[in-house]
Amino acid sequence: MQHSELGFAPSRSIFHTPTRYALQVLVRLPSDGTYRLARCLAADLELPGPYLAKILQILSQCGILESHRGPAGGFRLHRAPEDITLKEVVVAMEGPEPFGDCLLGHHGGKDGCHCPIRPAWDVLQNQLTAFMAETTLQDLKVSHDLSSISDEPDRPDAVPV
Amino acid sequence: MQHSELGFAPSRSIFHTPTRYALQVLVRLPSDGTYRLARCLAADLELPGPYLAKILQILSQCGILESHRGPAGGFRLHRAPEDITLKEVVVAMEGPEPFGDCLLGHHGGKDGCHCPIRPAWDVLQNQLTAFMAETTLQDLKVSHDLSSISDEPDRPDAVPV
DNA sequence: CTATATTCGGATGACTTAATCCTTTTAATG
DNA sequence: CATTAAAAGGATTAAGTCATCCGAATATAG
Repeated sequence: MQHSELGFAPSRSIFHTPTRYALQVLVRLPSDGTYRLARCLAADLELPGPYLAKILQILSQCGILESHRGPAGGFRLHRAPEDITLKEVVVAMEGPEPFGDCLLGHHGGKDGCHCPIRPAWDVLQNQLTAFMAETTLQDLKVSHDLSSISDEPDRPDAVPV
Repeated sequence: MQHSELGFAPSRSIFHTPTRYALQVLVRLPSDGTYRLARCLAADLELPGPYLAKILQILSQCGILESHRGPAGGFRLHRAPEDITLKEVVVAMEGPEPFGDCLLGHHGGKDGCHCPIRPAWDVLQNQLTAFMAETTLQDLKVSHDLSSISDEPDRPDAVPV
């Protein structure tokens, strides 16, 4: 099975970049109640700093994270990891229809689309959604015993001479 | 479940635009052996003409379509609709890993990624792939008795006055 | 109350994907 | 053989997503 390029790079995930970043952070965020700096989170996971900051803001507005300004501020989980589902995170980042309403891109809502792939796609979509709804951050953490990100308060970017 | 915007519009499908356009055309292309003009295909489905032309070229190079130049030329299916699978089309347009190798975007191939969602995602991914591999263009046509695109040779864009 | 450290929010820039335009090549027809 | 009609292919533009920058707001500490 050959494939021909049209101009876009191979997609790394069915989710958009902000969603992937969000999940990467949430899965490794410790649940000990301490606030973590956006800057340090980004550094530890090697993600673009200012961009991740914006994503953390969104997660705060959606009630998934809790933010605190000023010195000793930062971000932490707003609820226990077992109370935050994968689905909730994805919906927060991608919107209410994370997989689009139609595989072929037809619009017109649930009813308006007469596309032939629709019935089969709905089945698969429901399986995806169900999986995401029953999987929590805690599940993800435990399943592979993820190491939480480091505890160091801050490294002042060690400017040499 | 609230969701916050970050700058991108709600995705209409998990596939890229060219893939959706390709499927839309293929599903409605008649299998009577006649060549159809890129221009007319685009007009009938209300898709951007020159862009669709490029996509048709790719499908030709992959052996899904057959093209013929000059007058009375155009595009037609290279094989019977029951011999062209959904998977083949998607792979042709999206590359060998249509869903990305990892939900969180980790790279490192099948083994290098220790992401906690991996096992469950692999299961779902296999279901998606299996569905696409066993679904042919013919299945899609029959399931909803799609009307093939019109037979008119060409309309010269009827410039009034 | 001042200084400092952080999130917040808007404006801007860079890069990727979508789409167009124009020239060349190929084939059919008179 | 000239004309015409179509796909093929490259260069260019437009739109969308990703990412950065900077000023404002807010909270802590001295």
